[in-house]
Amino acid sequence: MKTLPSQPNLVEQVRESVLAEIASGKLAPGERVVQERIAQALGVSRQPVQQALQLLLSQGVLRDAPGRRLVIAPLDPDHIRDMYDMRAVIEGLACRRAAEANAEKAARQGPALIEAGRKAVATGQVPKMITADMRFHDFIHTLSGNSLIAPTLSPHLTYMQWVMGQVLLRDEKPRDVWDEHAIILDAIASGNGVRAEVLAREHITRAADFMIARLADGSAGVP
Amino acid sequence: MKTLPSQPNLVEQVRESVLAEIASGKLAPGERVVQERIAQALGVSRQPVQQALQLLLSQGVLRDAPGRRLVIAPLDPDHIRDMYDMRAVIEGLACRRAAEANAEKAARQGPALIEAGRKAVATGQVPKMITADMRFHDFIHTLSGNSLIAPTLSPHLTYMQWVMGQVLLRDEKPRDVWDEHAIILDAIASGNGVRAEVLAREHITRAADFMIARLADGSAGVP
DNA sequence: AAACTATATTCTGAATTCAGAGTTCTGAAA
DNA sequence: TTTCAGAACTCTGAATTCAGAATATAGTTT
Repeated sequence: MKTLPSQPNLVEQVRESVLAEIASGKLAPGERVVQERIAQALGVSRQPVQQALQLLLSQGVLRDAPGRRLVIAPLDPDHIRDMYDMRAVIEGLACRRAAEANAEKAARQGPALIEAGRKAVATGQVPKMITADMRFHDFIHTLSGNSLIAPTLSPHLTYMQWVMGQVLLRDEKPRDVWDEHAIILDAIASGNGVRAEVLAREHITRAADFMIARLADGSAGVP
Repeated sequence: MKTLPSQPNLVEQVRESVLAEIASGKLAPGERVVQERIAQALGVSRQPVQQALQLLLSQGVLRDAPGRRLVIAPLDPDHIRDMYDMRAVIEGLACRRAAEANAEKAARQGPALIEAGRKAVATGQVPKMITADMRFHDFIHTLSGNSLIAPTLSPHLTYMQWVMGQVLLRDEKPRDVWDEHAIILDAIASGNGVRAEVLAREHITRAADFMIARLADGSAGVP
């Protein structure tokens, strides 16, 4: 018998909603966030909203602004670069530990995810591609056995989904990342932690360059 | 003219207080945390307390317990190892970027911090040692230019201060880390990013081994 | 017309209140 | 004595209310 997961409280639901609004572009970077508005829009009191915003603030999705205001953190290229830098080393760690601790499991369950990813690309549907990508990386985070990786990355991943969405939406021929994923998985499955780490870092760095270049072309985000 | 820092709100003050209680050992790992108690002890309402606890929960300092309770997160060796793993790669990143972006500044301002650290060790006072250590690393985080490093690390640093405190308190001859710090600073100041990264990772890993070994001796924390 | 003061409005942080989940205590039945 | 039902209590999540900060607006003076 497992302890059944207590239904998410209001705070968590509000947090998700706000994040979704940001990801979908309804709330633009730099825009001001007002507790009352959100509370009314979601039909709850300001109390859970305030807590959710506090949380998002601590995770860097929101920023303090003059006059005790909160604004959506601007999505400038520097910030994106910082996020990817951070992610590169953390994913590297995850892959190394995964190779050291769960090589067999990776060999057993990994290929299915790769397959699913390739299928998603074939459909051409952006949300499916993003989901498949996230699922693959999440799988590795689990394999790593380090319980801090997922929560540390989670605020950044939210953002990255947005960035990926923006890029993929305007890109008729998305870069196929699944060859790289397959190679990384190989390294993990063969227990080669050092190699897996190097590959993962290169993979993320490449993705960052790609994203930033694409965003620079279209000049998305806010000046 | 600089924007003067708005005075910390109650939530932040409560968070600090609770953290201090944990660090000082007044609140032991595994112990239950009750909003009302804290609120009364600090002379505030439950509202800011609830927010502060929510924050600490998201940072891993508290854990959910059966029956919508919160408890101080147990400080098991696995968790400590995970934290230090994470920190090792992030500090590595910080040092690499610092070397690439701010070598001269490191050369100019770093030596003073090393000096201060050595003085702190000489006094034999644990809190001073911890502060000096934190200040050195914080300096590097700033030099790195990556604005995400400090916030990402901050929840872990809180914990580490506690761990360091526990270890140093019972250790009559604390390990002198300042030789290692000096070497790392050299690498940064000479602009050798790769070397700085490697050194930093080794430094943190060594610290982790030390801490875990010491804690195993004394069997601190909770079974 | 420009500038400065006073008032009104908006919004946030914090206190208080309310409703309900979960636990502990008590006593009766097996 | 053990076990179970139910009352009493404790604590949390969320709504509501209150007080004060910051900004915008109106009005007055020069």
